Amino acid sequence: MPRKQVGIRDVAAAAGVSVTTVSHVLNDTPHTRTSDETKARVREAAAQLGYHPNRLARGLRTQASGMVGLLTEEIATTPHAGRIILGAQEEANKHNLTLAIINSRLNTDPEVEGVQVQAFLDRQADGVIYATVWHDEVVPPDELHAVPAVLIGARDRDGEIPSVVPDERRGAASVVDLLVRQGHRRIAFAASSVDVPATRGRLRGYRDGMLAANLDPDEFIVEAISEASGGYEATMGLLDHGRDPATRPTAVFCYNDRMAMGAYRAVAELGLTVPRDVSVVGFDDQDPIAASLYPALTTVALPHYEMGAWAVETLNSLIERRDEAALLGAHPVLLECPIVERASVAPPKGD
Amino acid sequence: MPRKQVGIRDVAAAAGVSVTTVSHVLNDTPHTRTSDETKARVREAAAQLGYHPNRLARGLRTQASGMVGLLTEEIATTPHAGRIILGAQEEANKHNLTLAIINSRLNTDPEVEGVQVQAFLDRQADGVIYATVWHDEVVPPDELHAVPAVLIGARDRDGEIPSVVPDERRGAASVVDLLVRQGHRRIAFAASSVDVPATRGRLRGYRDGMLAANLDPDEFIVEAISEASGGYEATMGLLDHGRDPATRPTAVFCYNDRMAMGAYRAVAELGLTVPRDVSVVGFDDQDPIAASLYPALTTVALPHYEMGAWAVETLNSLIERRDEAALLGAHPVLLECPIVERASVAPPKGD
DNA sequence: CTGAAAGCGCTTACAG
DNA sequence: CTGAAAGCGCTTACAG
Repeated sequence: MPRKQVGIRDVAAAAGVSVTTVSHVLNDTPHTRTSDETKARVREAAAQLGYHPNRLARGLRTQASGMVGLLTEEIATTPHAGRIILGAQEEANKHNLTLAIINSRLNTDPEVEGVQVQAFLDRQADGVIYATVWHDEVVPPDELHAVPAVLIGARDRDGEIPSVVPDERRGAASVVDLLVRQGHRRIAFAASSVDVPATRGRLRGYRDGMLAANLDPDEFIVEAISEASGGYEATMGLLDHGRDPATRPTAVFCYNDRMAMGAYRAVAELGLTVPRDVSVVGFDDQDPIAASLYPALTTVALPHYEMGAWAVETLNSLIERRDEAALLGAHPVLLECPIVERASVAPPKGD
Repeated sequence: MPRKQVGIRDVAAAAGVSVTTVSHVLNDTPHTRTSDETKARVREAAAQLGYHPNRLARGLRTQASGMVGLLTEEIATTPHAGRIILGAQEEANKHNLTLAIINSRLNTDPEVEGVQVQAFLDRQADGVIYATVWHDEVVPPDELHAVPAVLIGARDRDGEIPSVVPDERRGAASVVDLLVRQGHRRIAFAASSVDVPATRGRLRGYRDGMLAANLDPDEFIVEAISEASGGYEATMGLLDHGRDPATRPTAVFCYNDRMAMGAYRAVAELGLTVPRDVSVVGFDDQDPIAASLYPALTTVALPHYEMGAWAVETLNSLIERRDEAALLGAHPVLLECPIVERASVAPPKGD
């Protein structure tokens, strides 16, 4: 497999011009005049030979690799982290940037992340994206300050690096609003017992929504582990235990889709039906649960794709003009978590 | 953010030696003698200055970028494609290779893929991985023949490019074997109605297993769409319809986990219990279904991580010595699909 | 309108 | 044991 590499010199020779001219016409270099005839000859020769400029050589010369790095923390265990990659990749494509990826496993030596960022710097990455999960704020490796950088999923503690996070609070509030508009008043929230930002944001949003509707924000909150089993137990506690159907919740908003999966099972075991007897809403729009449940689950989607795209778009503007970074660093940009309406919500019966 | 780039010349100056010597000691160049004292001085100077070689420059000179490209087809819609990336990335790390990623959406202009491979070639990728789903065999873009390459998920029609696929047939056969060893004889298969390689492989494996146990391989096959709703209908058809409990299946092996999810619902609606009354097995080990169902689903895992790792490992050996490729091209390498035993299988009752 | 030449930061024969 | 120099394939002042 000999890589017979056609170079700019070959094109110049074939077109009977200098490499300077070839470079100018192929790059449309501004402030440069070349006769149309010459241009045509160069372009034809390039096409003929199947010439593709060597990006390594160009990068070395221009001090811009045209590559951005994405460092992800435990993509393995994050459902849908793939969508962050997809968003980043498609946006990178638009700017003619290549996306390189490294992911780091949790609980590795903390200085490992510095080494990984350095790997991008060694390749002259024009910028790097650091995507985390679970964290409120983060202290990125020092190396990140050597290059345009952007955070996904957490705020930079020092407020220097621009960041983007999902607006879980507003997403949760909008669920309550949806339920209220359908006529629900006794809306329960099955909260997560794990103390991560999402836990707090969604709970706050629930309370915002209840308060906005003049409903008691605390009466129907129950806490459980954020898995199907927790959703089952929470829902059982909410609906069973001799609760009067006239006072028990008519809707259960679950911290996440896995809990909603357990809620469905509890509802079925009690001989009730979703959404006729009780509406259920999840959070995450986690494939394939949300669409596979019966009835299909109304839930809230996380803007993974959008965060990935935002990250490279922002990075690109930082790269092009290196000011304005300061404007963005202090507060994370919040991206909307839209409700995905499916079939698990209906007006409360008999009200 | 000035990138004050420490270069090899700075190290040479600081150590009082030539750049040649710096290069030799930092790279441990073979057949080269340098006094230990000089080596120490060079290493110290490099560490002191925080010197990291510019990989672009090195790549330009050595004609090896140290980067491999992964082109994935619709990673977006493939659950767990993230694990392919993870496997590839971690293996790349071991070989000091960087992984770049491009993914292509389905139904795009077919020549787009050639352009995407070319993007890797422009960056002098040392090799490229083409990861597809759904296909039996594939005709990769011509560009792929210009460089060491490897396929994931499909066979190269021309038998030139090494490939790796999951051994779904053996995985399915091993499920039947497991069930038989538990005492089941009436084992149903809820097959998929979509004609993709996985459909055929799993069905064949089921029949292999039945035949090996001297059971009728055709009696209990029913076909449905490969979603929860299809699993529900298939299971209803299998267990209901006035079937005598003494002749109906005691186990339902589903084409995938989503169908198994529907099977659970059918079993519950019939007033039966998994696994006491009927055992259920899935395929895919699709997160988060398999572990979130109650009882947790026994299923078969796909070797996504392993295929990713195999791909870069194979690529690496092709890169290092460019022979042996021919040996691998003709037939795809089959990777094991291991059973993940959870709680949905038990011996048939009363048998 | 076009081209000769320097230089990006390395590695690597080659010479001493 | 160490170093001067060429060259990887480009881009870009600069000169004409």
